[in-house]
Amino acid sequence: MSKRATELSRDPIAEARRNWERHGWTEVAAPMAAVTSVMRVQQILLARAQEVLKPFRLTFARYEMIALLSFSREKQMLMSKASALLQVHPTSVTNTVDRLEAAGLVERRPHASDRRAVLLVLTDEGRRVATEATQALNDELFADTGFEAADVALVNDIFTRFRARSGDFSL
Amino acid sequence: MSKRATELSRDPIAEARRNWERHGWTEVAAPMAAVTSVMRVQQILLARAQEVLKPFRLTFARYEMIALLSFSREKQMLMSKASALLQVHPTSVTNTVDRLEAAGLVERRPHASDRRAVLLVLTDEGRRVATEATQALNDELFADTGFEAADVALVNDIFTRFRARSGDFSL
DNA sequence: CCAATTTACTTGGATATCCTATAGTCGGTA
DNA sequence: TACCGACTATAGGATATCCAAGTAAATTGG
Repeated sequence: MSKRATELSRDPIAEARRNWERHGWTEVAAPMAAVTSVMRVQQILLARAQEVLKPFRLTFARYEMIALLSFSREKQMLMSKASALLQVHPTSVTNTVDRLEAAGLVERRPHASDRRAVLLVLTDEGRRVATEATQALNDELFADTGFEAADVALVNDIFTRFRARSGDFSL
Repeated sequence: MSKRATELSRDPIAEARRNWERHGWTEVAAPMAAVTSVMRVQQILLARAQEVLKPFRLTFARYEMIALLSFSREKQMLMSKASALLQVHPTSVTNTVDRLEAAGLVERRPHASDRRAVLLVLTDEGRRVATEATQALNDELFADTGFEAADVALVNDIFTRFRARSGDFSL
């Protein structure tokens, strides 16, 4: 997807870690490496997801939005709730919905009793694209992420505890 | 840092995973959750890093650039090499350097023998800011990431193998 | 030795994210 | 009831990232 295909001769994160240790920051060298590798792995996974979604003219942000709607019980949701569930800023939701609406995948509808609120509803086309894009992600990314099975379980466990501790949700 | 402070009553990633399982995608439910949690943990860590760097008028991207320069042996580097080491697109480096140059932290210098190339050099101010910002990140983020010590080791191990398998570097 | 290719960087355009500020609405309280 | 604070969404502005295309220079091949 990107021009960053250059394979390096050595692991730049391992080198950074050695730099930290060389400066005497031995205590924080490992956490520094962990944080940096989370950043890099996210970058790799995001690029792969975007690649899979490209034929559907979806970005990952847009996919997340229509997937959220397609899995919701009533197939509709307040923008404020979508913002909370996707954990993104309200203005980002506005932006994403603008584009999904322009693409004909989502509709904005007024809320029955609260004139401030906006209901998001998937169009038929939106529903179809959400289903197909999810299938593509399952087949082309999630079926073979590059993590070993045991590692998937560890990542889920470690990151769930981390997110809980960061205040993402109450246990 | 952001307005996403809303604590949810339930873990949205766990809910997504249940949705996947409910649809019969049991094989890919766990990897899907793992990929999604990498995205979310990166978002949390990036926000915390940006918060620490805010007093230095640095974004994380700019910090990474001046940190890279400050740890390099000759305190200077080709833009192309910085792009490869930071694993970002050359145009992103151009953008980052424009801003660092405007802030007086970095200088562009012509390469002695290759007139296409641009050498990046830290200014004295850039060197000072890099040192202080690194100290702040060590004290305020890396010293207490929110990962338990054993988890840090696991994350480093799992993600190093993942990155190697993704072609990030040769072992 | 010159043409074709590759490399290094920049420019312009798109998308996503955040923040600040604002308009309109809802609700509790004096 | 009238007001004021809180909530919902949007507009405008900043930053970061990517891609496509362009410029200039170095390298390679015939």
